Amino acid sequence: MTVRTRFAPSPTGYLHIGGVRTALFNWLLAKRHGGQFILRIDDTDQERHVDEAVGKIVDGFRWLDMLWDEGPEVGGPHGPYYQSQRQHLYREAVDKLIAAGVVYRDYSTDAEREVGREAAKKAKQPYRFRRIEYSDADLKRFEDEGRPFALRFEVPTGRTLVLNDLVKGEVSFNTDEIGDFVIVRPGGQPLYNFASVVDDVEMRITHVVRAEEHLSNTFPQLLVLEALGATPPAFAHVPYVAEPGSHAKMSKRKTEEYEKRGILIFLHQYIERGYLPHALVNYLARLGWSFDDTQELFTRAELIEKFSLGRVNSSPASLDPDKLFWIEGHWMKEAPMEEKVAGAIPFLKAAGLVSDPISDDDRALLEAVILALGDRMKTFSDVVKLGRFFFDDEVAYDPDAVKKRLRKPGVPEMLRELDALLAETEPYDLPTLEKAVHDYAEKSGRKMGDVVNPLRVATTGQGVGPGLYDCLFLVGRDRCRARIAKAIGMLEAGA
RNA sequence: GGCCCCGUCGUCUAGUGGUUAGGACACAUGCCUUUCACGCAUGCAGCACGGGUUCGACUCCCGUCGGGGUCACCA
Repeated sequence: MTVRTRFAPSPTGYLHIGGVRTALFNWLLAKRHGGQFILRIDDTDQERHVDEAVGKIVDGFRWLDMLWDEGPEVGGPHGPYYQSQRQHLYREAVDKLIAAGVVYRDYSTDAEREVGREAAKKAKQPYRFRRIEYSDADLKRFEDEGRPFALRFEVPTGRTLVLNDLVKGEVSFNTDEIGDFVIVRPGGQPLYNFASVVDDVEMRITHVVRAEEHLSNTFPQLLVLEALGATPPAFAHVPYVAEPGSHAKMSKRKTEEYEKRGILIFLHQYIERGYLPHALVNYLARLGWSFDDTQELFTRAELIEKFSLGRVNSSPASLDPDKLFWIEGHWMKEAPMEEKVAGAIPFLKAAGLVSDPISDDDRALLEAVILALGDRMKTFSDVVKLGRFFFDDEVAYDPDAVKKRLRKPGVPEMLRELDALLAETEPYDLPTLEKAVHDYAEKSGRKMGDVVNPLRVATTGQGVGPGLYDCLFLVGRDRCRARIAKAIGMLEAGA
């Protein structure tokens, strides 16, 4: 039997990082066994902007390079892949359940149920709906007056249900704890616990891997599965993702607070910051899963080869931005030039530093800058953050660097001498520049650091960055000399 | 509140009765070095608590505490 997994987001907001991890586990499991990963849109609620939201979701998956074998835009033999378009299947399943005698018409009103809930609350007991017995006459009257009714599943009491969860292990649940639940609303809308089961069966899903908040929901679903006469899929409930440095669950309500603390919880935020797709995938795979006691870095192929649900932890894991960043740095180092160039261009364009489309000259400069930046480039956006001065003729001086390296006695005089040096360096290339600066330091009796650092700040505006000679060369003789002049002017005006 | 899940360094984790409790990120220090980054070396730091079971518990059992979920005509 081929393994079939699915990820079924509701098209409401953006993709949450925890959801991405759940999807990744599903994807890895399917790929590990040469099976299929299915994307299904749980839109029973019929939100307004479904198309737009689905577009963002599929873009996200494409960015992650987690392609789905069946689902929106690609179709498949078990479509449609939108719950809102599968009404006929739910109708069929409802008929089956009616024939099996496990569902009934519930004519209760909001007010009636509210009374029950209040009573339960007062008695400090959990509220559980049980079938209200009506006389035949009442039933006939309700029917005649067309009173709306919901379809409820009649839960058999006194049974113990056992689930062998692939992550949590054996979990038992008594059906006395489950109230009769609605499977279809009066308006005909099927509800999650029912629709999702019907879809999983029809789509031949073999492994349901989802967030642990669904663990309790699994038991009513098991009842539906049984009544449908279907073989239940295997279940695996993965723990939630907690906030950095704590075990508190991440909450959508705290989005603003996270924003302030610099915690990224939505996929699009990582895309916007210039993260490498595979770095995120590697990090998320290791969040709650491990292969052994040492390996942290995995290629995509290794992940697929080594993933297993048995090694998914049963306790929550908290997001660690520092570790993600470390993994990001590793994979960025490994990334081929071509990928770095392609990844950086959008950020340069957005900053207005290159034209759209990028010119051949700028592309060549970009490659040289990426080479010079080396492993200082951690994310694609770093090209702008650390290398702006290569592309922009204007230079902005970092006040701290100026204070530390330029506002020192004798610096303007030295900069004049260095300007003269650059003017006559011939040819203006790396080895010649390096020799010239070395000779200058020696002749003037200065330490290299006392020459190099002020010169770096004067020509780049920054105290940190690539090697000085790379900077001097790539910025070019004319721009270097203009910047030195500007720095001297600034120092003399400020002194 | 009932029921269910979970609890090893700050964080991610290894560990299934006998280990100096291992690795990684972060942090600290040193080395390398023109800055930063990389790299290398060293260090700091953990079995939530209390009872059992056992010759012996991080590992098994019970309880407490803490975190989470669920108890919807949401997903």
